[in-house]
Amino acid sequence: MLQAGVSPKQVLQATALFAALDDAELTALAARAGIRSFAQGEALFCEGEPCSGLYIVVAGRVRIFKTSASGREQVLSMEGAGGSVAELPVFDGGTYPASASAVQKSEILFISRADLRAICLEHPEVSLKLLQVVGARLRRLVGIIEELSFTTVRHRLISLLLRDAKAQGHATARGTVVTLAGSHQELAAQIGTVRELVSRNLARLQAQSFIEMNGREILILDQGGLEADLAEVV
Amino acid sequence: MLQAGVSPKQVLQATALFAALDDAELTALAARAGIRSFAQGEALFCEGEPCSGLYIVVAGRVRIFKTSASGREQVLSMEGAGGSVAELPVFDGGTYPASASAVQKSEILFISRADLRAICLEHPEVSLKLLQVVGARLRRLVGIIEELSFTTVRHRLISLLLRDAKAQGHATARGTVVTLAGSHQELAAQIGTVRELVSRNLARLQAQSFIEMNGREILILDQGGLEADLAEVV
DNA sequence: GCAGGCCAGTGACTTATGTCACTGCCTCTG
DNA sequence: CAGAGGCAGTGACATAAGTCACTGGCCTGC
Repeated sequence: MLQAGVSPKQVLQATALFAALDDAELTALAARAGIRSFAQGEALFCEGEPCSGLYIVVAGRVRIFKTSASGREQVLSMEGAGGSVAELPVFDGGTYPASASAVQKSEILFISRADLRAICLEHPEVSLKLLQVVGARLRRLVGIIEELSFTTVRHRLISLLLRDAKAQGHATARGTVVTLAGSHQELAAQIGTVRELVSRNLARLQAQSFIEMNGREILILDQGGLEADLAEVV
Repeated sequence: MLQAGVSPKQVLQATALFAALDDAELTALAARAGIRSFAQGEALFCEGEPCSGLYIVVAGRVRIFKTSASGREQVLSMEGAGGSVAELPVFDGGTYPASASAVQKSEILFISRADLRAICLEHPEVSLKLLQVVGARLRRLVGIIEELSFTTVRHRLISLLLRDAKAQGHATARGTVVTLAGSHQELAAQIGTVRELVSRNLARLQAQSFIEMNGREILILDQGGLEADLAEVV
């Protein structure tokens, strides 16, 4: 994992995108990349702005999201250290299709469009890496579409819990414990619904003895039961 | 527009992806590309299969879609002549994230993963083009997510009508006439809902004098009214 | 300590969405 | 020409989703 305090060059090297570059190239790239700190909640960019370059998360956490006319938000992606943001709009010259903001205080590296294009032309492997990273993003978006189109809020909430449990939960005698990443409001944005439904569905899962809540700590009592619930064909 | 009967090389040249290649390169690529005809409804590939290469639509029409456990479908993209399918999974080595099938009888060119990678390494501009094409696809997916997450079936249906009207409708004295691309079932898959709701919502739009239906021909009487309907904040 | 903010929980609704069942209309085919 | 099959239209529901309004807890900063 990347640590705050390392040099931009080290950061670049630890990134899937630029790991293939040799030392001199990394140095050259790092020299042209700017690093900036963003406060919690601060916007990196907003939907509709012309796209100026690629962002790489050095430390912290960034979320990419859409906002509706009525103010609801839908999260498209969360990027932690080593993740990149806006790899794509850089290449089609259009505007950002969504907004991005720092969830926590974050250190972000910035590479301008022109620099990135130059690197891609000089080092074709970088393009291939980029396509690979973008492939993963595309898969995630397709997954979101699938969930929104075919499943219920309950289903999406369970998916999120199980995913989080796998990613950052730790096992205890009674089951896996997960700490919710944010407020119910934030969870709602991640699964495409509203605060109230998150609250109600969590309460229902607890009533059904699938989970046990204690503030933002969630104890998963019956992981098998939750998985079975997902498999049910509605 | 591309026509059936042209040579693979001409097809490749007319594609955004490979327009940058010179004559010799196109010839080499065309030699290695296979062309195949697909019957109406025939599958190009199915979700979950290992990804073997890139498809380019020479003639006809291909749709990319997800299928739910209960059999519902959600269309992710429709590609006509000159469009490419599966540009991305080619690069991350994974399986196809969705299925693709021919809507009409279609001629499809196929380029293997290995060939495509080789071309990208030799001609970095191809990678950039590819990234650009993929950028457009990403934008479309984000648009679908936005619509699914924030809007109603009615809204999505109106959007689709207006989009179709702009793309292929022709003006008459009373308004623009659009011919529906497929059955209500098909429309439903494109906007992420079921047949019945398409039917009901169309009937309602007609009752409100926004449109007039005559079989699969739809006459848009009040385009401004429809646009205003979209703008309403629910 | 207290006021103000942010967050969570919930009851009471309204509405959108999806399901089931059945009808009628084409068109194609044997 | 009859029968089959695909498509569209609709009534009757069941239920998921979202909205509004209000409550109470907890933390924070004055």
